[in-house]
Order: sequence, then structure tokens, then C-alpha cells
Amino acid sequence: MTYLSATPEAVLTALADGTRRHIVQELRGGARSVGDLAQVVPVSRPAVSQHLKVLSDCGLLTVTQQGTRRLYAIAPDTVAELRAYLDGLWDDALAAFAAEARRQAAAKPQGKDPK
Amino acid sequence: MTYLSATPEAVLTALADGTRRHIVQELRGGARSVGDLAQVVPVSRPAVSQHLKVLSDCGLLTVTQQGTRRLYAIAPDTVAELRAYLDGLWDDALAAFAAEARRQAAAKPQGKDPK
DNA sequence: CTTTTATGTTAGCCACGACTTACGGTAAGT
DNA sequence: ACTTACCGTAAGTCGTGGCTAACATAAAAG
Repeated sequence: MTYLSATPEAVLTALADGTRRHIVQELRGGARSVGDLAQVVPVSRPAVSQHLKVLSDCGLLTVTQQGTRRLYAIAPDTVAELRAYLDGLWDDALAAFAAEARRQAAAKPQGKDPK
Repeated sequence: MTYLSATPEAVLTALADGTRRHIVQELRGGARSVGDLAQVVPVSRPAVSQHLKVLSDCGLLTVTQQGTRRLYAIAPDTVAELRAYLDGLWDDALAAFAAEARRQAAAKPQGKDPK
């Protein structure tokens, strides 16, 4: 629980399951309880509980206990980390793509424009 | 040239596997061949080929054949689509988080939420 | 045309994980 | 204290998917 280091790989693995994506979709509007989510997601309540454990273990959800109920909500920090991870992927891919385009333009003497 | 990519869900499912993430990481620097990737990834060459098929089927990689070799590269468009999908997923969640923080700061008592 | 290189494809085995049922535990209401 | 509501956990089943090994394919080289 004290593992603050939520690796983007773990978050991606968690988001691979469709039921977990469904749960995250439902949490867009705000925090909700387990039984509340179980009424929307087409699986049993324990299954929802297991998915919530996975999502909170990877740091994507936070838990706040109110009496006998537990409210789960999306953790913005982990979201920001995942976005940064994908941004890095996107930037490097774009640079490589541009380099490839330049190399192909230089190799093909179609317009003779080596930039 | 720009093929229609599959759903972001398929991309997330593809990125769930660690070996496939490893392959994508290796492709950040630019396009590489299958045998070249098989020397870096700790699995057999056919396994790499299967992963590359999954990654290109979901639109995340592009293939360019040069003689007997096949060069795989990251498709920036699909990465951008995935980023947009994820951004749409948490945009509302971030607003809900801010609203929740304000509500908790304003309402001190533990009022039940009749929903 | 035969060989070599580089890759895609298939069959089969095996592990991981998603799901359900059943049970245990905790907090509020009566 | 008893009951009810809400939730987490354990055990077990079963489908999905990743891996290796063996075979098939295509293009360049000789």
C-alpha cells in the first residue's frame, strides 16, 4: 500500500481488462461504492472487489472508507504518470518517423530535396 | 499510407503483455527487423513475429518490406489516438476529484449520500 | 535451379487470470 | 446482543493467451 511507485507498465496491465476499463468509466463522474458498481458492471460483487483491488494496487484508484462502505475514486497522480509515459513514447516515435521520412526522401531521387 | 487503426481498447489489450511493451520500447529509436528484435527480447523469433502481428493488427505498428526483411515501426497516429482516449477517460475524473475536494473541505459532517 | 537468409504459420503444451460460490469480518440500526 | 448491510478473501473451475518446436513461404545470392 505504501508503494507509491506506480509503474506505467502495471497501470497498462490493469487497464487491459475490459471489466476494469468499464469500472474506470463509471468512476469518471466521481467516487462510487462497491455495491453501486456491481449493479452496473455485469459481473458479481466479489469480482468487482477483486478488480478494485488490482486497480488500487497499481495506484490508479484511491479508497476512502465511510462507515461500512468503501468509496473508490480515480487517482489523478497516477493518471499524470501514465500520460507522461505515453507522451515520451509518442515524442520518440514522431522523431523516428520524421527521420525515416527524411531518409526515404533523400534515397529516392524523385524530387531531390534533402532538406 | 495511414491505415485506419483499431479501437483504443485493442491497443490497450496489446500493450498489456510485457514482451510487447519491450518490443515497443525497442522501436522507440526507429524501425527494426524481426531478427534484430529477437536478439534483444528474451523469447524465440517466432514469438516475436506473433507479437509483431498483434501489434500491427491493432494499428500500433507499420510494416515496410525491404527485400527479405520486414521493418516494423511505431505508428504515431495510433499512439495519438490512444492518448486522446485516455485523456477523455480522466478529464471528467479530474474535475470530479476537484469537486470532491471542495465538498469535503466545505462540508465537515459525514453526511450520507442518498443516491 | 539450388541454397541461403529472413520471416510467417501451425500445433500443442502450459501458466496466468477472470469469474463464481461460499465464508469471515466490521460498522450501523433496532 | 441480535440483525442487517456492505465488503474482502479463499478455494476451485475454466477459458484465454503466450511460448517453443517444427513446418511452410518468399526473395536474394551462387
